[in-house]
Amino acid sequence: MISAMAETRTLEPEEWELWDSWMRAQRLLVRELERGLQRDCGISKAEFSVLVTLWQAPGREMRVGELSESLDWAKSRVSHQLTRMENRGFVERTPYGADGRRAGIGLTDQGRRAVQSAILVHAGNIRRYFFDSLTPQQAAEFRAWSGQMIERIEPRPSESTGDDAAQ
Amino acid sequence: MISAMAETRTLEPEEWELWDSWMRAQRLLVRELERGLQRDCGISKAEFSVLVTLWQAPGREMRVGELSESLDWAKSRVSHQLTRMENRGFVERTPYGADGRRAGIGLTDQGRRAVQSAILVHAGNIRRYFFDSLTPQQAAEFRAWSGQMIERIEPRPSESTGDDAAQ
DNA sequence: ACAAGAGAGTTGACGCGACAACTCACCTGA
DNA sequence: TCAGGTGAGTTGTCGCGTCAACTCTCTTGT
Repeated sequence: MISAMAETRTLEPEEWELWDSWMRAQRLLVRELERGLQRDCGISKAEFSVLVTLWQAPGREMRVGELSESLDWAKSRVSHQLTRMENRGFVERTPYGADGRRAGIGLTDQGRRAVQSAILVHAGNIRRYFFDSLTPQQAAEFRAWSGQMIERIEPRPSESTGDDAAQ
Repeated sequence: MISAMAETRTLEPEEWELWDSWMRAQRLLVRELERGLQRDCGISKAEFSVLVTLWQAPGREMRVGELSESLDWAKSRVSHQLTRMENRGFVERTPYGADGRRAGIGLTDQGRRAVQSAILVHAGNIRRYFFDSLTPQQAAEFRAWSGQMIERIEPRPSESTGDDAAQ
């Protein structure tokens, strides 16, 4: 038992330092984008993701399950989010399909208005904070790393959904 | 007014795609590490951060303000976290300084035990998920990018605190 | 000495996110 | 026909995180 420990060697100081900077930079970037969205558009990152996904859907309407699939969020998370957004007047639950229950979800006028301005603002912020200071070198390495990581943790047979780009 | 729009050009498709993969990879990595901590050690990322910071403190004791400073968390966040951790028995509020109120915060035996195993487990997971698949090329680009981003968003006169590496 | 203020911490409310338990409509099958 | 299962959604609970408001102690000014 004592000899079976080889696998957990603690990190070297320069590894800790890289990990630290990396996580901090990431958090700062995400925080800044979230604040921009909140400040300029009055919506949260989660709200933005839902709005964009619905916006891109044909007919601006989806079923909860499609939304869940498209965002890669658990259904309960989607449901809670929709409840909050319904209360804020961004989306509305609608009857869907001919059968009794199945609820669809659609954008309200307010939701439509919000998402249109938010997309421009958010895209601008992503460009300013992320792409403007990214060298082609870094972009290439990031792309490769992201692919590796996604494949490693969540091996998918097909390609990415694309919608979660919202975040 | 119409002509003042030049700044918000939306992103190119390949930019969206990179942004998407990047964010997804990031989320998956963080989620996996958090789950590992929860599964193997029964503690959350936030709890880990607090435990490690207290552990590294001389005398395993700090004041709330020091903790807040060291973690770069708002004081209210620290306070809420300490309340939860006190309920779980990991830390205890102690009188601090000779004056009336000032509360110090210290590790309990359970907290001490938890942090020791958690550090090993977490370091191992970071190595497995992050460093093992990181090329020296990527490490260099990541280091550079992190520095740029931190400097850009949170320009600090001095160096990093180091403690938040916990996350 | 006493009112005003500044620092340190706490509290409350609320949104986000994960997990587990539940409901409801629809199959399916003996 | 009706018991049981299944898939889609919802709800409850709780931890995390932010913002604003509050308390308490110590300091400062007159």
